[in-house]
Amino acid sequence: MSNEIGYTPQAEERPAVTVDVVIFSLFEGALRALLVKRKSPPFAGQWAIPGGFVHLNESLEDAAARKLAEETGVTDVYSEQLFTFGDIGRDPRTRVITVAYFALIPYTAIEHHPGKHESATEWFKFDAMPELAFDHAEIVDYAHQRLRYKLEYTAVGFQLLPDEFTLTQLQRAYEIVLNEPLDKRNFRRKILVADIIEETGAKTSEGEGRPAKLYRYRTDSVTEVKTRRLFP
Amino acid sequence: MSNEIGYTPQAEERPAVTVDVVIFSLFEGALRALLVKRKSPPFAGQWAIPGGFVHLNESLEDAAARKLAEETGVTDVYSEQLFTFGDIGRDPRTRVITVAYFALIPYTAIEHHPGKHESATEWFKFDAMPELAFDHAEIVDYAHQRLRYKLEYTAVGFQLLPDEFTLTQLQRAYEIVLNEPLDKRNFRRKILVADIIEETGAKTSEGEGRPAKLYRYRTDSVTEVKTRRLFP
DNA sequence: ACAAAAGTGTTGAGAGTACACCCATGC
DNA sequence: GCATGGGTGTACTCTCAACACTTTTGT
Repeated sequence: MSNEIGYTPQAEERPAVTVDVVIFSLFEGALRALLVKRKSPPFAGQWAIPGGFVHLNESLEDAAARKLAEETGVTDVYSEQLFTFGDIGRDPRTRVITVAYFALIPYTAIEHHPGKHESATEWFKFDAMPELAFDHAEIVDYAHQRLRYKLEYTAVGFQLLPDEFTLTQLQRAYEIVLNEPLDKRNFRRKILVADIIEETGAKTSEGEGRPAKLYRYRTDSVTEVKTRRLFP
Repeated sequence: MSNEIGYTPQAEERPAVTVDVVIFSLFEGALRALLVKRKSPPFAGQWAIPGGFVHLNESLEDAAARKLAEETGVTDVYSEQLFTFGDIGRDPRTRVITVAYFALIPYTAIEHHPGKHESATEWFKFDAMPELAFDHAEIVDYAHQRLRYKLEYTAVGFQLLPDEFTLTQLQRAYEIVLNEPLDKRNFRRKILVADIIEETGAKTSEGEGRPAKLYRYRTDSVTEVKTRRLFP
């Protein structure tokens, strides 16, 4: 019986396992995700999130990092496991279970927006997503929801910004992801009291108006801070 | 090339996929998890969390529900995907990727504490866990942490209680899972103001002292309530 | 001097926390 | 009548949210 403990199923009974990565970045006033255009069936010509099969000699995190590097050229960026999608019919070829990840990369780390990889890639705003292959629309929606949620309670938002940034840039980033305007004085007080950023000592030189102080994210600060709980 | 989009790997390149379920219940003053004693190698004779291979014709949720029913006899209980563990050496036989779930069952739903299934099962308190097979200690720790976290911000805690309960029972459940004493008046006010439970109209008849009002969880209430956010 | 963006405090409302006594029932 | 657990209110503190003007720079 295949459900008995200790039994190893033969290879032909095994599902295929892939990783898919929702890659977020923030530039030109919008939160965007990187999509690739599929060259082969099924869904040839349709957009999909980057992904591929997990090799037997790499961990899931390694597979996700490999896909990320292949599509964007970046390494050492924030990424996190999102959810595993395994419904029976999600891939018409065969049973495929996919472990979805999401990654945050600062726009300053993106080398060439047109993909240097052979496949066509493009950054899409969330309000202008094309139709997606497989169940990737569901995966992207879930990742977007999770990003907004995480941003409210943790400090991962800084992973979308360059190493040095102004408080106005930071506030804009929050406003874009949370999709609501924020009060400047309250925002600044709250961020500064949280003690997660520090001044670099430098100021912006370009741009109009009064130069702004530059800040950096304090990596020694706790990224996940406790908020007030609901229950009980 | 195996990382090319559209390529389907041959069966012998595929990892095996299992589901493992951390099953929580609350009785005799402690939060407990159900473990099964392994009969076959590897780790024969050691305790492990219930799990098994995912069939090709069932979804991940179905596989988790099947395992849960096999070990406890219960169906229709709260369960949720936890995390997918896929490190290379986690199973010495072959590459095995496991999708971990956690489930909450009320003690009133447990039929016979000694497993009716052929395998030996036992409920263990968290401060008296035996050594576990594979990376199951890590999975159990992660599930425990996630349960405490979820309990503070959502109403899933009610899934550990019978359909009707008193406020004192509810407070005890929270105190056990959160591992801290709570103020009776503040607890009651907070729970009642949240508007997630309602009186059944009945009272307890057995037990010493003044009879207590019975409450039930309002299934029409929103289970995930918004708490005050940290940023910004 | 003026346009453009940076920077800065106070007040009122709501929520959280700490804390002690009376009530209903069984024996 | 007493032991046992159920049930109830208030005062203080702290955090959040709303809100407008001054400062620094480039042109």
